[in-house]
Amino acid sequence: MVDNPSARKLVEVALDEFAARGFHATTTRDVSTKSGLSPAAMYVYYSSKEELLFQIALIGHSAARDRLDDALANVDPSEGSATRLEVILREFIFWHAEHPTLARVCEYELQHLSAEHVAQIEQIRHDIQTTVVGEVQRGVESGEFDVPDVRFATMALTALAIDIVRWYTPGAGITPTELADNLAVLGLKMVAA
Amino acid sequence: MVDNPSARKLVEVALDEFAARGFHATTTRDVSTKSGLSPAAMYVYYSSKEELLFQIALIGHSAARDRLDDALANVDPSEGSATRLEVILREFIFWHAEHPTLARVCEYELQHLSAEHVAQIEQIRHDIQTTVVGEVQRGVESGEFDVPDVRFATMALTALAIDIVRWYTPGAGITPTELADNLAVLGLKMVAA
DNA sequence: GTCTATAGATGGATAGAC
DNA sequence: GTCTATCCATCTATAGAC
Repeated sequence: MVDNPSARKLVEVALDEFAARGFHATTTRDVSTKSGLSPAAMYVYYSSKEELLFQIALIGHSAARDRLDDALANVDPSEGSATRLEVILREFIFWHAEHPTLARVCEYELQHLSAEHVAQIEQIRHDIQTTVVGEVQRGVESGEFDVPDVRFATMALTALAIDIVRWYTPGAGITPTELADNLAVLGLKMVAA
Repeated sequence: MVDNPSARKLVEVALDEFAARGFHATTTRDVSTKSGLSPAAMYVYYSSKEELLFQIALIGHSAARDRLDDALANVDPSEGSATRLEVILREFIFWHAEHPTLARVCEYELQHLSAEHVAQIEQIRHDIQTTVVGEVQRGVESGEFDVPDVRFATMALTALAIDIVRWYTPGAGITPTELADNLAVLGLKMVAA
């Protein structure tokens, strides 16, 4: 992910701070100090605070996209849409619950990126959405699903996962796996024929 | 809501700014200037920026709670749980879509409140949650609904509404009414027996 | 109740030594 | 590559005149 130890530590600390306090409420001094470095050291690895946020957003979105793609690649293509969508939902929900700070920054702090950086992140988000939309569409065509609008249903499905990051922490009395299993079932009922 | 014209204008401007940029990225100078006042005038009506946020959170949460209660009071108690829950869901979703800036601040900016103010807001949120949980519970008891866990299902239902504020603006190609109607249907399918 | 002026503190980023 | 020192802008909040 990030090979240099200092650069990596800075990202890890910034991730925790951004998730806990928000981008604007986090100071570069705090990130550097909590990383065991001087306030100036951050600028050796990242040109600005915004660049640090961008790297985090890039790491998070790439990881989420790759996990979805990998999960789908490991499902027998002859499986029905319900199975394939369940795999996607579980993976998507699980990712948000397993990496709550990273997911939180990815879902809530993008407004603080520059226009150029936002565009790059939006491209990855578009890819992810296309993947989910494709599976819902397939299920509608096969008759397994019944929804009035595929994109609208996809929005509702992803909302189930995304809203997790507003409140979930690993010590919330339910494991990421349980959360993913139970929520995926509800999501499937939502689109079922 | 707020009777004094200047106090009201300050709240309105602050609401827009907090929703667009976040609490910490919004400056009191900006709020005052955009309200047609000097930077100092804000402190005549609000003791701090945090107090301004608290008043907004109070207005929003009280309004949401009252709308839910009113809507339920106008439903024939002999109606089935599906109808009653549909009314709640539509109202809750509609409120988030109709007041996207207010809802956004209420859902995403509470972390910037003082511990004391958070506690007051959490009380109202608790009341709202109790209302929704109650209707889901009734539907489970009557056999109209079938969910493994009432609180978990309630979390999923409210997530559908809350995640709207992350992306929705009135010019997004769908009206609040349409959004509420279509999303409430999906929510009902999620808990249906 | 609104203003101008400013205190007092903090934060992003840079300069230059080692 | 990391440091100390610091510039300079910005921000919350207050003082005191009108």
